[in-house]
Formats: sequence, C-alpha cells, structure tokens
Amino acid sequence: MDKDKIDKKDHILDVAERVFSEVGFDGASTRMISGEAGVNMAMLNYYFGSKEGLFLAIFERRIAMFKSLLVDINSDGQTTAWGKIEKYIDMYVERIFSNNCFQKMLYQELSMGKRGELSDKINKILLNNVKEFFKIVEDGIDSGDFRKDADVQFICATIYGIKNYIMNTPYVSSEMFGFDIKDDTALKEKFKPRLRNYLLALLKPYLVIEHDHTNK
Amino acid sequence: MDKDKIDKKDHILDVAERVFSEVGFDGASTRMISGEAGVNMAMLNYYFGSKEGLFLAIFERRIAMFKSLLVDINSDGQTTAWGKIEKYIDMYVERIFSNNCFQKMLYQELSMGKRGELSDKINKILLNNVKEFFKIVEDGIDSGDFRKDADVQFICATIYGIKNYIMNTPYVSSEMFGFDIKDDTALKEKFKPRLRNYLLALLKPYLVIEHDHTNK
DNA sequence: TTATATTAATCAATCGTTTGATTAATTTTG
DNA sequence: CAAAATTAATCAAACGATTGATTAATATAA
Repeated sequence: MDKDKIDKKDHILDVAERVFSEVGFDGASTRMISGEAGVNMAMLNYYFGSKEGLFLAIFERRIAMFKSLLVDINSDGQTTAWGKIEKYIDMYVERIFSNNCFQKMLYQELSMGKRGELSDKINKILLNNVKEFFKIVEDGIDSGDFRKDADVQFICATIYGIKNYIMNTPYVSSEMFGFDIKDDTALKEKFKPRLRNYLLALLKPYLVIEHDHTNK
Repeated sequence: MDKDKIDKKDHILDVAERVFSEVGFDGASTRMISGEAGVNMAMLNYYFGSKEGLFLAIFERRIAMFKSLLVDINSDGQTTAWGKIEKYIDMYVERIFSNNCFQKMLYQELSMGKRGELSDKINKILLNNVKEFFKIVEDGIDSGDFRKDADVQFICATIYGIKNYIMNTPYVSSEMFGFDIKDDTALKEKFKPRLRNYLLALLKPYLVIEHDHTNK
C-alpha cells in the first residue's frame, strides 16, 4: 500500500533526523541510521538515493512544513510596533520547541559554512525571516516608537542566539539553570515561558522610547 | 634542536585547529590535516598518538593559555556593579576574537553533548567563567544597583549566544550585516566595537536601576 | 504475471593506524 | 678528538576496518 511506504519513509526521516542531530552528518553512518530505524541498509539508497539524499529529504520535509505556517505579521495593520515584536517573539518561541532535532541539524549545517544548493536554500529562508523582523523594527523606528539608534542586526542575533546557545551547550546550560535542558517536558513548561518573558523584558527598555506621562 | 620540534608540533596544532573548525572532527581526515600541514601522515600519530590525541592536544594548549590570563574581576573592590559588567564584556569581546577557530571547535564539541574526560574539563572551565559572571550580577542585585528580578542565567546566555550565533551562521550574518563575517580584519575593526557597544546598551537599561539625580 | 519492496552479499574507496626502513641528531666510549 | 652506539625524526607502503553504495536474488502485492 502507498500509505505504508510513506509511513516507512517518514519513520526513516524521523530517526535520521535524530541521529544526524546527535552525531552530525559525518559522524552518522548509514548502518547506524538503518539499524536504529530497523530497516535494511539498502532501503536508504532505495528511497533516498544516497546518504546526502536522505539528508536533503529531511530538510525538504521541514521546509515544506515551514511554508505552510508562514504568517505575515507586518500585514497586521492594527497593532503597535511593540505589539508586533511581542507577536513575533511569541511565534518564534512557540516554533523552536516543536522540532528540536531539526533545529540542531540546521544549525550544524549552517555553521559548516560550505556553499551548495541546500545551504543556499536554507539561507534564503532564514534571510526572509530575518528581513521580516527587520521591517518590524524599522517601521517602529520610523514611527517614532523605537529608538533611532537601535541596532536591528544585533537585536535579531540576540533573539536567535540565546536559544541556540542554550540548546547547543546542554551540559553547561543544565548546570546553569538547575534542570535538564534535554528533558522535553521541563523545557516546555519551565524554559519556554521564561525565555519569552526575558526577551520581552530585555528588548523593551532598549527598544521602546519612554514617554514622560509617568511623571518623574 | 628542541625548539624546532615544538615549532613543528605547534604548526600541526595550528593547522589541525583550523581544519577541525572548518569541517568538524569526523569531517577532517588525518590525510587532510597532514597534507595541509605539509608533514607526513605518520607524524600525527608519532606526536599525538592518535587523531583523538591530536584533538585533545589542541584543547590542552588553549586551556593552558586560558589559565595564564585569568583575571578575577570580583576581587576588584573599587568599581561599581555596572563597571564590573563593562569590564567583563570588554574582556570577553577582546578574547573571543583572538582565537576564532578554537572557539568554533569548542562550540562544536559541546553541542555534540557526549560526555567524556575532555567535555567534563571544558564544561568545568566554562562553568567557572559563568559563575564569575553570576557573582557580579548577584552582587549588583544585593547592593541595589541592579533590578531584583534580573534573569542572571539568560543574561549570561545573551552575551555568549549573540556572538556564537553570528560566527556560526556566516552567510546569513554576512548578508545581515553587509560585510563578510569571515574576514578577520573587518571583524575586528567593524564588528568588535559594535558588539561591545550593543551589549552595553542592551544590558544597561535592563539591568541598572535608574536613580533620579540625573533629572534629564 | 508484472511491478514494487526487501534482503544478504559484495563492491571499491577511504578511514585511522602501524610497520619497517632510512636519515639526522645526540650521546657514549675509547 | 674521532669512532661507535643510541635515540629521535621522518618517510613510503601497507594494514585491517569501516564507509557509502550496488548487486543479484527473493518476497510481496497488485
């Protein structure tokens, strides 16, 4: 049946995604992946052509998922500049905890810095996200809500960087925070809301121009 | 002479550090490293025992360098709480641009998340740095200079995370910033001071409680 | 049957490492 | 001092193991 084939391919993709994220592309052998997925080694080449084809297939699946849930915050005309930032951060925080292994894979791939069809595609997608965020901040600056000297690029790096640092240094971060970063439930219940609150509390005083209706 | 041997070992370590940082541990072959270093393949095993031994030697060399320039900011009794933060950030920013390849290697190793003698040692060193920073912030909170609800752990992740994100996504960041992140001179002249200024401008309003004697 | 799915066996290539031989440098001996 | 003995450094070649990939045979399903 066709459904079974899709299920099996999806299962292989799931396992491969986890293994790649754990030991990297070069560190993962086709035997390791097929073994953990419980399928014959040759099936990887049968379904995906090659090890690299499997790697690409993982990205294509996720990229397809991304596109289906793209939301254009900028078109939302009503909310204030800061309201858009809040909305963006909410979206971002919600998204990053939904596909942990892939996020790590993606980051590893980018950090290798080698060009290629895949990297170009990924970079383009990420740049679109970045530019959407830029526009929010720049609009806020133009409207007088945000400081004129706000460093848009670094703000962006701040939002993305904090989470990456914590997720990619699991032991240091677990020691820092006092609970296991690799534990998914603890991550979602304790970490997620805290990250959201921190980002908002951090960026607001840096970004938003205080109006003096608070006396002083 | 002994000097030549040390020079040659050091040269191999330099090359290996760069190669490892570019393609990762598994992606780097002993033939590749020895080839680029211009030495016979067997010399790697002769000097360092194994590929992993070479990898460890790179860390040992850097760790030895770290210890030699450890400065205890907390013992500096005179400066204010915010002054210590400034000093810490200055130190941090200065340091990270002095050994770029190693920083990337280190981060790759940590993100693999596999325990071992090396990882334990690295984690311990990083945790010491983290705790030193914690103490600065906590002292500031106790003295009333900093907000009581400041999230120490996330502040830490902010400082470390921003730089890691930018350095590990070279193409996205180069597009963002409008100049080549991988260019060392541009990095030091344009990027370094900007990172410093941003970190200070970002953290100050989040951290420091404004006293009203500045009227403004 | 025919087409698709799955398997074990096998492939050449590359991996990290080891070997034995050779040269260069240093130490010991007479 | 010079000759002999010892150690250190370097090399090309080869090792066994593992890699990703392919084959030919078999099983399953339509």
